[in-house]
Order: sequence, then structure tokens, then C-alpha cells
Amino acid sequence: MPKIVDHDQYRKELLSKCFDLFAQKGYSAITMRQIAEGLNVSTGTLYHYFPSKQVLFEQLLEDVCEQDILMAQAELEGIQTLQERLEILGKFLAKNEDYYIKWIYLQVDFCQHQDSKDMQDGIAFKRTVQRYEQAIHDTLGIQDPVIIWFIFSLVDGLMVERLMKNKAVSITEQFSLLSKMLTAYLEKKLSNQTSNG
Amino acid sequence: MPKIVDHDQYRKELLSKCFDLFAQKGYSAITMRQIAEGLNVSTGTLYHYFPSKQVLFEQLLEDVCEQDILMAQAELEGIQTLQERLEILGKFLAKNEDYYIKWIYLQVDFCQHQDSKDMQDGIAFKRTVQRYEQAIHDTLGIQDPVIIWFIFSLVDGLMVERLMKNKAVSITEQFSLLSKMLTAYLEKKLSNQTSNG
Amino acid sequence: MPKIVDHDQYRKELLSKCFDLFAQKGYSAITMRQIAEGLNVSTGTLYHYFPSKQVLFEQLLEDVCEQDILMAQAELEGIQTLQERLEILGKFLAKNEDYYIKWIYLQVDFCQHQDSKDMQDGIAFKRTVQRYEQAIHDTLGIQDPVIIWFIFSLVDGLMVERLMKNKAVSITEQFSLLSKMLTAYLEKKLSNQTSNG
Amino acid sequence: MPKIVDHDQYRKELLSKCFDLFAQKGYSAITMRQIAEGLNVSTGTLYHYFPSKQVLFEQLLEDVCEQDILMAQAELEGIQTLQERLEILGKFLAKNEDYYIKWIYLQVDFCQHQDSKDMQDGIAFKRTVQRYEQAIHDTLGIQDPVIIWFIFSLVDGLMVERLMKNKAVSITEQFSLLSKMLTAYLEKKLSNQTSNG
DNA sequence: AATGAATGAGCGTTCATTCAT
DNA sequence: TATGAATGAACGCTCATTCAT
Repeated sequence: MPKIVDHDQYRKELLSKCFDLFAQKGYSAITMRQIAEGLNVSTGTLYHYFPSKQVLFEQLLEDVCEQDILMAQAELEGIQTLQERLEILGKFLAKNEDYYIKWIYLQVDFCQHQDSKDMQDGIAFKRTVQRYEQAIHDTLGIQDPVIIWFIFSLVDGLMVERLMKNKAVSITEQFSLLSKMLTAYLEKKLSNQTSNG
Repeated sequence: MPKIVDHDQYRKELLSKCFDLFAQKGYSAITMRQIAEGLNVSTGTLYHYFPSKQVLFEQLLEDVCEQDILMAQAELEGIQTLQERLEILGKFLAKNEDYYIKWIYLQVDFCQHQDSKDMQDGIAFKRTVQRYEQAIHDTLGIQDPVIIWFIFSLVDGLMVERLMKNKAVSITEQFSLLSKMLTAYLEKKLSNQTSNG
Repeated sequence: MPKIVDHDQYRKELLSKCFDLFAQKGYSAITMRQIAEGLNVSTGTLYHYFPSKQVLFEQLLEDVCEQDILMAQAELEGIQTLQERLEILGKFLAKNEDYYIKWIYLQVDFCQHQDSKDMQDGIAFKRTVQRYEQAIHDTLGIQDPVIIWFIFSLVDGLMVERLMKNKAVSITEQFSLLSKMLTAYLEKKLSNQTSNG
Repeated sequence: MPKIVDHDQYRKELLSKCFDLFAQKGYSAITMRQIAEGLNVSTGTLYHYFPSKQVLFEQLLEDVCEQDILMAQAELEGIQTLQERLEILGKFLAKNEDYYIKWIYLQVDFCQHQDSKDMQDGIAFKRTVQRYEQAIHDTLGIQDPVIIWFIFSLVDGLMVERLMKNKAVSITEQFSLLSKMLTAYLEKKLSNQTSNG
């Protein structure tokens, strides 16, 4: 009988522990030895569970995508008005700022290597982006894709600013402004349609 | 005396040619040999002008910051209304998308290494961010720093989306929406102040 | 007691299946994992039957020696004249060319490692060489050891040529020539002795 | 100005020093570190002159082939009778036994890896075999290719026996026998032709 | 100023082997 | 008996950097 280890479960465990390591140093700069150390295993064991650094990174990305969307959806359940929802989203992002900054690091890193290398084309990655879009559509009740991508971009941009240690940018403050601007814009649009109709 | 001028001038020339190389592969992944090849010099020559890879990278960042701000300011001279200015800014960013994507790559890379290493704290980098802020203040005529950072963040976020090959996001379209939202928001605010005052 | 029989029998089975694996890749290049896979067992099981790679290899050599000599002797039973026997031997070698090429690979590999390492001195190996010599003496009816070694060397050399993909060398053709040369030589020698005596 | 080193010449020098190293341990067993040590250079320098272990090995083979044939030809110049020539060849081989044993090691090793890997198909290797054949034809004055290959195979086989530490086999003795057998065979053949004609 | 040869620590990865189950 | 997870030294190879020319 072999050692009793749930291979796939342990694999997932290791994977999730890699998140910080890759985010802090970047794909190229982190070494498999450092990762192994960070996971408290030997390099041999690391390679027992992942065939290469590249695959480890790709699977980490997929894994984070998967978890990410579940987390975000759970947060926005049952909230009523758009203002409230945006406020809650803003607070959520501010609370998890560190996490999302790391997430940005990973994504940018991934894209950079995807550009110049032979990584599989990040199909899971793209699928998740679509599911993010759907989640915003569903939970914020916004139809217009341009607005959805506007919010998306703003979130990414805020994280980039924070990542750059720009203390002048406050996520909640910016979300508050977004809320007001969006409200003003939608109101105006509605009144225009009414007066035109 | 004339020698010095040549030396520094050649140095600048080399520096600017490094932009693409660092952006495409990232600080850790690009090698000094690859850089030297890209510049059509030997590694020895490269080290003659720059004491180390790290310093080369840091000076590249400073250099790009410097040039960047001059370019952006020149573009926005003499435009009248806020709408027009935002439209022009949007078009300018769309036109130079590739450049700004690379710029994002470099900045994120820089911050990542600054976090985990012994880089000098990027004082020039921070100074430039302040000058960007000033430029937006001056050329767009916006006072409210929250709005300025909102625009800033949006620009970064748009570039991140484009960098991720998100073809659903159009920079000009998003800027057009920004313009409308901002106008609606400012109008509403103004009318509120008027009715209140 | 019956257990022991099973163990040793299974051990022999595994051993014989290793022949191709070692011959195709060589001692250093083949890995214990590849061998285990080739035998359809786990590495653990492989180590249960053999204490190390080196011992496995050495025992394989002994085993092949043992079997080899039985096979060769069986083939040459009851043949009459020297010419016939050489012809049959030639055909036999040609038919089993692939096997003997692999055998050459193993022997050369073994000697190389014996030269440079701490292998036990291949006593079984040497013993078998002696028994080969005896077999040629008995079955071909040749007394002169120089001629015996001549034939021996020729066989090895033919296999080396074939191993090097030298298609110009035909084993049966060469054996036919050997037969003629040997006959002519022995006849001449006999006639010289007769005329001298 | 760069360091004054004749790159290609130094490369050849290193190459020739690799002969013993590869022969003693075999392609798979010898490490690049060991080779570098044997050559008194760093691994970095080794890789400066050879792009990979495989290429190093292949080029070594080519190089040895080239030198080998020149050496052999020089030895057999100006000798008269077949007997004399065979005797000299035998002595030459006996004298250089160690060298030719190593050569056998390399060739067998090469063929084994060629079988299982992606080595370039040893075109130079094959070319040299042809030139060996031509050399025997020219210098021994033998026309019949079957006899040429017979001698060839015998030489290989003798080296294999010696490589296996078979002290019972004497190269000069075997060559003496070859000489006698060949003479007897050719005489008989001639007399048959005469009596038939 | 400019070259490219030289270095050796360190990279991603593999391996024979051990051992808990 | 049989498994395969675990180890860490060692592999082929690369890298930033130095230095003789």
C-alpha cells in the first residue's frame, strides 16, 4: 500500500500557497527552490506534483480565477440599489486590496510571458474574464457592456495606483465618486430619453 | 569636455533603445546579453556605460518618466472645453496604446522589484507621478484631486485591460463615456450648489 | 519455502525483461523509473527485488551469460564437418543479430563502468568467457586456442560493424569466407606437416 | 580590442583533450563539470566553445575520425608484400591498443545514442568509414571487399576482446594467423583458377 | 572606448534511493 | 509484498559580471 495522500488535494493545497510567492517576486525572478522552501517541501516533491515551473504558474492562475469569482459573487448577494452595491464593492476591494494587488501582479506577469513564450493560450484565464463580466452584469444589474468595462478598468487602475504606492488614491473614495458619476449620468440619460420620447 | 558630451549622449541613446527590450520580457527575464545584442554592442560596452543591470533599469525608468511628461503636455496644448480635451486625450492614448502598455509593464515590474529588493526608492519615479498630476490639473482644468486620480486610474486600468488582450474594451469609447459621466456629474453638482446657494 | 521459489522466479523474470532496456539506452542513460515502467512495476517493487541499479545490471549480465551459452551449444549439436558447423554458426548469428548487437552493447557498457568504478570484478562474466571458449573447442572441434580466439574476435567484430549500421558487411558471407580461409589454412598446414614428417 | 585568442584553434585543442574523458566514462556518465575540470576551464568557458554536450561529443567524433585516417595511412606507406603489411598493421594496432579501445568505446557509445536520440545522423562518421575502406584497399592492395570487411571486423573484434580484458588474445598473434590464413586462401584460390583455366 | 573570453554561482530539472503505509 | 511520495545531490546549462587586451 502506498502512503495515504490525496494527490489532487495536496496539489491544490500547494498551488494556493504559491500565490504570494509568485506575486511577490514575479514568474521569472522566483526560483523553484524558493517556492519549494516556501511550501516546506523539497524540489523533488514540488516536481512530483507539477511537471514544470510554467505549468505550476499556469495552474495557479486558473486556480485563482476559479476561487476569485466565487468570492466576489458571494460578497454582492442580496444588496438592493446600485449605489449600495457599488459602495459595498468598493469596501470589499479596499479590504482585500493586498490580495488584488498581488492578483494584478500575477496577471500582468502572465500576459508578459504569454506574449513572449509558448504558454498555452490561457483559455481558462479568458473564460474567467467572461465570467467576471457576467457577474458584474448580474450583481450590479448593469446592462451596458461599456459601463461594465468602465468599472472593470477602473478597478484594475485603482489597484495599479495602489500597487505603485500612490497613497493619494483611496479606493472607497474613488468608488464613491464612481457611484455619483454613474448616477448622474444614468439620470441624465433617462431624462433625455423621456424628454425625447 | 566634448568627450563627456558624447559619452552621455550615447548613454541616453542606448537607454532609450532598452525600453522595448525590458518591456517585452520583463526585468528578470531579459538578459544583459540580449540587451547588448538588441543595442548592437558587446556586453563589455554595455557595462562600460551602465554599472549593472539594476542601475540600467532604474535609469531607464527615470528617463522614460522624463520624456513621457513632455510628450503628454505637448499634446494637450491649446484645447478649449473639457469634452474636447478628454476626447483628444482618449485618441492620443488609443494611438499610443502599445507604448503605454509597455510603460505599464515596466512600472509594474519596477514596483515588484522595489518591493522585494534593494532598489533605491525610485525618487525620480515618484516625482514624475506628481508632475503628471500637475499636468492633468493644468491642461484639463480639473481642480478636484479625486477626479484627477479617477482619470489616472481609469487610464491605467484601460491599459491593463488592453494588455490582457481584452478586445471588448475600446479606449476611445471608454473616454467618451468618461466625458459624458463627468459632464453629467459636474452639471448636477453645479445645479445642486446653485439651488443650495 | 514456496515463497522463496516465487520470489526468485519473479526476480529472474524481471531480470530478463531488463535486457532490452539496458541495451537500448546504456547503463548510465536508463533510469530506474524507466526500468520500473518497462517492467510494469513501481520503483519500490524494483528495489524490493534488487538493492541497486548497479547490482541489477551486474546480475543481468550474469544471467545473460548463463542463458547465452546454453542457447549456443544447443544450436551446434550433432553437426559433422567443420564447414557445416561454421555455416550453421554463421546463420545462427545472422538470425539473432539483433540479440547479439544488444549483447555487445551491454558488454562494452559493463567493461566501461568496470574500468572506472567500483563494480565487483565481473567474475561470472569471466567464467562465462571461458565456457564459451570450451564450447567452441567442443562443438567446432578446434584445438588451437589462437584459432578459437580468432573466430571469437571475428564474431564480436562483425556485430560491431552491424551495430554501426555497416550494411556492407554480411555475417553469412563473412562466415563463408572464414570457412574457406580456415580450410585452406588447415589443409596447407597438414600438407606441410606431412611433407615435413 | 578583445583578448587575443584564436577561437577555433583553442576549440580544437579542447576537443582533442576530451577524447579520453568521453572514452573512459561514456557519453551519459561523464558530466560537463568533469569535462571542464579535465580541460582546466570553467563550465562557462566550456559552453562558450560548445553549445551543448551533444554537439561537443559529435564534433569530437568527427575530429577523431579525421585524425585517425591520416595516422593509419602514414603508417603503411611503402611496405611491399601483403604479409609484411599485415604484420606491420598488427604491430601498429598492438602498439596503439589503448587508443583503439577508447575509439571503440566512443563509437559504440555514439551508435547507442544515435539509435535512441536526435543526434545528427553522423554523416562525417559514415564518410570516414568509407575512407577507411579505401585506405585498406590502397595500402594492403586487396580488391575483394568481403576480405576488406573481414579484416575490418577482425580488428574491431580484437579490440573488443582486449577491451574485455581478455588477455588470452594477442593482437600480433592473431594478425600472424590472419596473414597465414589469407595467404593459404589466396594461394589455393589462385591454383584453383589456374587448374581450372 | 570597446571587445568578447572567462568565471562560478545558481537556474530548472532529474535521479537513485528511502520509507511510511 | 507492493506502492509511490519524498528527498536532496547533481545534472546540463545560463547568467551577471569582470578583465586582459
